[in-house]
Amino acid sequence: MADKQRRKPGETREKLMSAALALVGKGRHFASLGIREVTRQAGVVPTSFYRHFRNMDDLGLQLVDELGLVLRRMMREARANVLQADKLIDESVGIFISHARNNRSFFMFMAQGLAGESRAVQEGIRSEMRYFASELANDLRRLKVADHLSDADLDMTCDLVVRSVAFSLTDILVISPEDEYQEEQVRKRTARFLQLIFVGAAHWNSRPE
Amino acid sequence: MADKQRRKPGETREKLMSAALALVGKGRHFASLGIREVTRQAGVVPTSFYRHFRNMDDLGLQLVDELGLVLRRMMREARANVLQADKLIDESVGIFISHARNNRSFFMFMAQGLAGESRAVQEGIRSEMRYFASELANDLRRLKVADHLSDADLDMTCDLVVRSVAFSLTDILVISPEDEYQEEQVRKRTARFLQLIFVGAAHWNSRPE
DNA sequence: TACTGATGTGTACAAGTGTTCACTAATGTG
DNA sequence: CACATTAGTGAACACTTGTACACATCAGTA
Repeated sequence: MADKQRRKPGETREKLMSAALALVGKGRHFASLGIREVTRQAGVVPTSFYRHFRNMDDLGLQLVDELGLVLRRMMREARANVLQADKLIDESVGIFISHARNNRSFFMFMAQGLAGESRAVQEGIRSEMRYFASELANDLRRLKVADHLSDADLDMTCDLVVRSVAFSLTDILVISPEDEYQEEQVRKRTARFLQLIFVGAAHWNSRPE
Repeated sequence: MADKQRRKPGETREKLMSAALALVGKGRHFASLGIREVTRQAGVVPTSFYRHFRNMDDLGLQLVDELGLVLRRMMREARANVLQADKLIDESVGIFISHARNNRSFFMFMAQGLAGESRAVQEGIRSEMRYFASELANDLRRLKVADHLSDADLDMTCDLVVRSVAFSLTDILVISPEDEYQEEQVRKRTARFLQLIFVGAAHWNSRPE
């Protein structure tokens, strides 16, 4: 009666990861999810879980990898759309927020994982953020903005930028996805944060340590 | 045999809250704690839980209140010790980090709660942060630094400062409490973030929106 | 074709879960 | 002192949980 075989290789694996993500998207915290709960949501028998993951932490780690792909896609889109340097901040923040809206569960998972239960997941997400910050620094170097900054200072600036944007996640994710007014407020505030940071960076030489 | 009566009123209540906090301090996530687990850690029978809390979310909310007290104590200490404005940042960051060390579990709970499961806890912590930021703005007004900033811009600056410091929590809490070198690194980095922000604020008028 | 490995299913079990209930003892109030 | 309130206890409930085992089915390969 019911197909006992997979349609495609890794199909169940994806179903399980999507199921966990869906539960997170519904407001649950990843740390509170159980194997049975996830398999139930995925429409799969509990035993199947072990065919793909050793435990929930393992699943979390693989979610981090997928999160990395999402972030890279976002970065690529930003690079393609942000052409003139003067609109850099507004455009980038806009892209970030639209991605956060379209991949709500992923970004919720990211926000949770930063202070999550699994040390490995935590480190994975922090590593993604570091990578993101260093890529941002490279882009800024290429664009020749902030040429007066030393490499270390530029890295620090980008680190702060990425952190500020990441913190905005907690703003976006508490407002309902349809509340466009609130979303616009967050967008504006985040952009002003970044402007403030870049103004600081522009005058940073005046306070060289 | 065993005392069936409380020694002091609210003793068990405190034991339960401390127990939850202790588990969080051991690396567990608050969202994954169960009633039985907490009562076990507190050395109390499960039924006792309901004498003081309706559920775990309720306990979380009351922890937020206590967290508020911790933060206020920290603020008071900062106000007492930060006298000359030129050492403001370094001293404040130092006080923050020493408090984070001495109340590790509390700050872990805070970091977790920002993206936690309970909407109420989340909102409670965000509210504490807002309060903290507005108090900081008042202090800066009193100190007459940043007189050129409008009220709104000063509020924004302080908001960003508080966020940046809060994000540093995720740095502090992953390093082991004894690792003084790493702690020093975080201290320095956080201080430089704030310096960068204040340099930005100092020149903010040059980009009035 | 026969074998092997990967992926799926159903059953089972011991342990842990939240919550209710009836009971007991100390405390504060009239 | 009598009495209502509060805060503690233990036993019991109906579920849920993680995990193990035996088995079934397909894909690929020799």
